Amino acid sequence: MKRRVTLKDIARETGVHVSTVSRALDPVTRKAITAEVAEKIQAAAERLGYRPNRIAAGLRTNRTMTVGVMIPDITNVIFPPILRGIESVLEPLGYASIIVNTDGEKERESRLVNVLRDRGVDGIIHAAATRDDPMVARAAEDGMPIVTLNRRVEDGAIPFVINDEQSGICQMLRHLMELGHRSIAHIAGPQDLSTGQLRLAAFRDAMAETKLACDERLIATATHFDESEGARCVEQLLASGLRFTAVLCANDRLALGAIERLHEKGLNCPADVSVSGFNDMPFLNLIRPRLTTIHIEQHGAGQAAARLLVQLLNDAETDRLPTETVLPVRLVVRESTGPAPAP
Amino acid sequence: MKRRVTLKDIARETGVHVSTVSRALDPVTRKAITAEVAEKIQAAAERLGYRPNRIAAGLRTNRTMTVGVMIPDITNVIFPPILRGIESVLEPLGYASIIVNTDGEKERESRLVNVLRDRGVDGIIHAAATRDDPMVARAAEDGMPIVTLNRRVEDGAIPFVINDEQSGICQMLRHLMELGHRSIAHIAGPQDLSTGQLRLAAFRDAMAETKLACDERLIATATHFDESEGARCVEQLLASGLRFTAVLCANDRLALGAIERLHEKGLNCPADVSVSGFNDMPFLNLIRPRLTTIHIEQHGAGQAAARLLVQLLNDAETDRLPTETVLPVRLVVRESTGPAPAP
DNA sequence: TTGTAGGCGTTATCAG
DNA sequence: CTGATAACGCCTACAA
Repeated sequence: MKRRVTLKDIARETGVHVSTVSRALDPVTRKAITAEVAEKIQAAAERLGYRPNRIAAGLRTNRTMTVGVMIPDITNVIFPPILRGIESVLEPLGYASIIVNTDGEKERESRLVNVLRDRGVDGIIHAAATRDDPMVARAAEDGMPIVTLNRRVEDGAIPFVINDEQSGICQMLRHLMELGHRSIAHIAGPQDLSTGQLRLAAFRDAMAETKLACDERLIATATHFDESEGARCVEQLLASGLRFTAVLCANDRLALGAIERLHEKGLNCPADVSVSGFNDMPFLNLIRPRLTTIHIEQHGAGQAAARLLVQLLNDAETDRLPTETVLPVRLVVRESTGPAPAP
Repeated sequence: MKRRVTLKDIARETGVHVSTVSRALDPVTRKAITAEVAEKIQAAAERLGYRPNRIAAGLRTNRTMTVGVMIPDITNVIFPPILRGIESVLEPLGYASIIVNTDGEKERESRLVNVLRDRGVDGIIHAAATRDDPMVARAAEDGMPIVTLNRRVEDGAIPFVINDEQSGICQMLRHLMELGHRSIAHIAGPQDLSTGQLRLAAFRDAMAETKLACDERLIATATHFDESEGARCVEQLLASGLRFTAVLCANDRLALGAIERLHEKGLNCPADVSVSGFNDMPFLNLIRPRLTTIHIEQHGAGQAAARLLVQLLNDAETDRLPTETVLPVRLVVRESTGPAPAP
């Protein structure tokens, strides 16, 4: 293992003191150094192949230029674009990120928060927050800059970036009604996640506004945002014996699972039942029937969260910062929704 | 920002010297300490909420317990499972990983290698290696432990983990022949990537063995492993005017693109043309027609690479280590391949 | 403008 | 078994 070139090496090489070298190599302190000397030092640094040791600098300055990113599960296709969004703003600024998967397990989540703290991350982007998490709240209280993404934790004033769930649900409901649907079921997401909760609340509100009776029995609540729960919930709705011509699902995976199960039961989508999703995850255009859904800015959400965190990291006065950012959403009509069948 | 508890705080609290505290808290050096004292120290550590500062430790020991993971693009669904595989072995061992996306750009790749070196990663898992990369080779020469995954770099003795490309291509070709296909085209991957190259070579070899004439004009080479190149290549094959009843593609995305374009041209898959992929990426079972492909152990490959790297990190004698690991693959027959149509 | 010195939190090496 | 001391590489008052 070849030894790394350090400031000391350059100092020896150029005959000046380490501190001078340090200054010459830092663009902001360089101006306090004779141009000539500075150039000589830079040349030597280049020649020797000097690379600053961020670990040492981090120990000294208490800034590692590293941020932690917590997500439920990287194999969930919704997250990679978000990560690229985060990276796109953080990387140019010299930050690296440590990504951890919580698998939606609270215990794991708490443990990982500590892992990140131990590693001295400058801040955390938390895209896997449950509505209440003591460790996260504690970390925030201890002064760790934290931003949540897609989710929000209830107590505490942790800034967050979310999508306009309300508007999304509204747009979708309007779309279904324009197609003539009047009996509309909802497959709600897990209620311990803010998205699940917000979308359900939005559904109830929107239904109320339409003056359609919102039959509570036409709401099935999933325990996870996945296909099997979508299947289970639609089956539960079917079992209720109540008639419905459309199912508005709290996310795409629930919708996919629902469509599959409907198909197994001999019900065609969208001819017999229209089904809609939420998120517009990648690959949806390859899957038949192509799912009507609400598009959210995945990459943009990552960027927004990262920018917010960077502000938190730099500004001493964390007071006057947008504590909540709501990103716009957009209805994407594809093939899984169609005219309501005649009664 | 609440100040962190350090060894010094515990020392003050318990009235012993920092070095004693350090020893008492390290499971391996603890045995050299009076049980009584050790317990007192541990209790104090617990009470004060001590968390070791890995940065400081890293500076001292030259081990950051961090590894770099380089991939082309996290939004490519093939990579998340690999990352989970890596994490599954690294995390329990106390390692964290810094993931970077090269986007297949050589310049970016080189830069990122340096980013990782600057951060003092203990080693690198490189799943985005081009067949030759000077920076990677140089890092390896400088003593940075590196393992490549899915790809291999040509010169240098960098250990690698790959899939059994040869066997996969063979199995697929046999499958197609059993279905009666005799005119089989190949959409090859980029030749600057080892997978592209190995799979093309395997195709040629396998064709030679079957004693079927391997018409070079029935081989189209993609510049990228993506859908649009699959579409372009199949169109090129069509344009040649040569008859073919099956297209063996170097990966799933090329196959998906090819099927789509065939469909646009009025050719049905598999009725008119059979198409096969390679990789068995996630979601394939949701996409119609369900693609026949070669399954590779994505999660397992990540694990294998991580284990290999850990060995490199621990064993002084890096000599007697498996320099190449070849993972088994498996034919998965679904719907995109069928009997050859009558001539 | 440049050098000096001290310290960030740990761990390794000596003594005692 | 425990304490003292130095060092890892860098940054930053403060002094010159």
